[in-house]
Amino acid sequence: MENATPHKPAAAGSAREARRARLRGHLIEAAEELIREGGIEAVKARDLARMAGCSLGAIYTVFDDLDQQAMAVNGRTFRKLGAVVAASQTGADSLAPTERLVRMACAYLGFATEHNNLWRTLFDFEMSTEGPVPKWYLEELSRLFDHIREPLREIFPEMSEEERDLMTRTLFSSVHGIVLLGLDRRISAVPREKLETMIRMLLCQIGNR
Amino acid sequence: MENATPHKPAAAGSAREARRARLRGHLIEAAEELIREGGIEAVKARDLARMAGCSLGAIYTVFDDLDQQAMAVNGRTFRKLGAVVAASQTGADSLAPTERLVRMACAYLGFATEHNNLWRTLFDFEMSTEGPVPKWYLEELSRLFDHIREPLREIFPEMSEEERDLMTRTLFSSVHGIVLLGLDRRISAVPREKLETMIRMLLCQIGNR
DNA sequence: TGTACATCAGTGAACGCGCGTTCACTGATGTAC
DNA sequence: TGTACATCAGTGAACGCGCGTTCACTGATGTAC
Repeated sequence: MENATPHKPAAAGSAREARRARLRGHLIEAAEELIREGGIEAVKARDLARMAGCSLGAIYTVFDDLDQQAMAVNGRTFRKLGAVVAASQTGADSLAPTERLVRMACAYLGFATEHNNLWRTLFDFEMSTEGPVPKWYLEELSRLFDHIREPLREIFPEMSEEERDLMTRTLFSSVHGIVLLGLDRRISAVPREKLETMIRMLLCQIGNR
Repeated sequence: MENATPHKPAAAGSAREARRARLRGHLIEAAEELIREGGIEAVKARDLARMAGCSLGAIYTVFDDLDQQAMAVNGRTFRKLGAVVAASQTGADSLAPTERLVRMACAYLGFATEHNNLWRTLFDFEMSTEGPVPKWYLEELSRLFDHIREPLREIFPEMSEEERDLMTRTLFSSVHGIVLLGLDRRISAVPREKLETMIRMLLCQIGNR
């Protein structure tokens, strides 16, 4: 409960605060590493403690439970993903809107390839845990959507806001699906450059009407 | 090992065979029910035994382990899904190829809606279990792809086989993504009819070039 | 058909493991005077 | 600055639960003669 607020309200004792924050950081770092290597299933309390250089019990002085900690990693991952997608648009103002969408989608593909387990956990997690999705999660998602909406405004100027909203979701979900199934070597075995071709196929059909 | 072959080779003792087959059937039925209600995570040996009316140990006279049993359920699910998608095409010969794709996709959406957990397990599973995906799984998947390929032949007559193959995967993955994220109330909350609109948006853009 | 024996499906108590979480305790850090 | 006391971060052994799988045993089914 106290853990829900990132910092204790205590006025004095900032050394304690700092230690606490450092421990928290180490634990999130450790959790990220474990998820990166083996997915959410690989996050075990004893490994976290060992990697963060603390005892088993110390984890519970910083987080209420392991789920909360995994959620903290998801927060980081989402911010990184957002940054990568945003970066794909720098200096792209002069490009055709379709091309901007392609860059965005390829950035998404790149992120999912490079941080596969972290990226999967972003979507795995909200299925496994009960209760509502945290606000920041939905906000981060709609920030991703915002990037897509803009080029769509150029491609479909006649659409209503609501229609464009649906189109945004449609494109995001489509690209997500292509990346999700495409990166699964067990059922797809489509090489990376073919995936880019697939993304292009999809988005160019949309753009060149 | 012996369990891998569906029937024992024994010439005589067909009553034993029959009992065995019946037990197997009951167990698969039970597993399907459990997955339907609570997803793959809800499949517990003790529940299976209770529901199938046998003892705990009996399970292991029919299946090597619970994973093998879940895989058997996936086999059934895949066949049902295939049938539903195929059924969406009966009497659709006269329709435009785009419209045929839409029907197929809506049939897919319908199946995923109605049998949500069974459908999710189809794709969850191959991530959780080690080892290669069984042949029949990939065959069933490519049978689904075959349905898509045909309308595409009409829409893109100039494409090479390989390109059309990629386009097939692209469309399947896209629709899969729309359904996957769309049916997740936690992050999407898009009502059913909006999902159909999204599918139409996607496929009509593809068709009306 | 009947008897003796062999085979095998089916039983369920018990094993064993993994693992999240707790809690009585300790030692360090801060506060009061 | 120094002493006495209070607070709290951090410890790790132990708890407790869930659950897949095994195995010595039993009773039913089939076979041989």
